[in-house]
Amino acid sequence: MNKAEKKFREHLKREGLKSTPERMVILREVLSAKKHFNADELYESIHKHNKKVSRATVYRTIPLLVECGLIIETLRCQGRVSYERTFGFEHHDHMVCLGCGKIIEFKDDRLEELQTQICERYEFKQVEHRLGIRGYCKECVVKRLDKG
Amino acid sequence: MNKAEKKFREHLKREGLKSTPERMVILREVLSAKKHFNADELYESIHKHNKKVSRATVYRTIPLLVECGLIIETLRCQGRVSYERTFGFEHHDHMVCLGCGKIIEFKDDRLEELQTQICERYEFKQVEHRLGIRGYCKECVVKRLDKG
DNA sequence: TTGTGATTGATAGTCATTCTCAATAAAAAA
DNA sequence: TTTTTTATTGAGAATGACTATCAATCACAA
Repeated sequence: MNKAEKKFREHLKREGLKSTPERMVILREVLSAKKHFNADELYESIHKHNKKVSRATVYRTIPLLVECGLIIETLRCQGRVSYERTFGFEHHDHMVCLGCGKIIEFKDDRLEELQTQICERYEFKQVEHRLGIRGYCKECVVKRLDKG
Repeated sequence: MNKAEKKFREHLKREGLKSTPERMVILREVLSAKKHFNADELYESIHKHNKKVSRATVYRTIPLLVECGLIIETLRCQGRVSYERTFGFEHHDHMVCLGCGKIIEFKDDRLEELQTQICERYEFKQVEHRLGIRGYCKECVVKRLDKG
C-alpha cells in the first residue's frame, strides 16, 4: 500500500465512506495516468487493463479523489473537464496552444508570490488558483506565417 | 450606430457573413448585460424586452461576438460557460468565493508584465490569459470561523 | 456472524449546447 | 429596381458529458 492509497483510505474513513476495490483500482489507474486525463480516458484506461469498473463508478470516484487532494481539475479541453495528479507534484500553470492543442506547463515563483500579495490586498483566503494562457506555440506561429 | 455595432458589422463583412437584425439585437443586449452572463441569461434578457430571437440564434451569435473581440469567455459558474464584455473594458482577473459565490475582479500590472515575460521565455504567442483564484472572501472567512 | 447503510453496475435521465432543414432574408449582382 | 445567391433564421430534434435510479451486493463496525 503506497502513500496515495493510504491517504485515500484515511480520507474515506474520515468521511464515513468505504474503501472499495473499485475505488482502489481507479486510484491505481490515476497514479499511472498520463499527465492530463478526462473521465472517459480514465474509464478506457481501466478497461484496457481488463478491470471491470463501471463508467458511473469512475465518475463518482473522481470528486472523492479531488476532495482528498490527490487530483485537481485542470484545463478544459474541448469543453471537457480534465484532471491531473497533484499527489507528489508541485502546483504549476499551463499554456495551451490554440493551433495544435499542445500543453506547456510552467512554474514561476514570482507569480506565486504575486498571487499571495493580491489575495492579501483583498483579504481573500486562497484555496487554489489557476492561470491559463491561450495562444500559439512557436511551431504553430511559424506554421501560421507560412499559411499567410 | 455605436462603435461596438460598427466593429461587429465590419467583422461580419470581413468574414463574408451578414449583419442581421437578430445579431444586432443580441449585441445590444450584450452591451447592456450585467457583468457576467451565460447564454441562457442572455436569451431570457432578450425575451424580457419582447424581442423574439431564438435560443439557437443566441448560441450561434456568441462565438461571433467572441471572435470579434466584443466579449470573452470567462469563469465557469456551475459548469456553465459564462461571458463578459471586453469592448471598452480593461482585461482583469477574478477571485471567486467558494462560500458565497461572490466574484471579485482585480487587475495588477505586475501580473500582466510577468505573464508577458513567461510567454517570451517559451516563445509562446499569447492570445489571452485568465487567472482564477478560488477561496473565501473575508466575510465568509469570518462566517466559517463562527461555525467552528 | 449479523446488521447497516454505502456502493456497485448498467441503463435511464438531464440539460447545455449543437444540428437539421425548410423558409426567409441580407446583400451583391444584374 | 429586380433577381440571384447563399447566409441565416426558428424551433424542435439530436448530441454527449455527466448524473440519477434502483435492486443487488458488499465493506466494515458491532
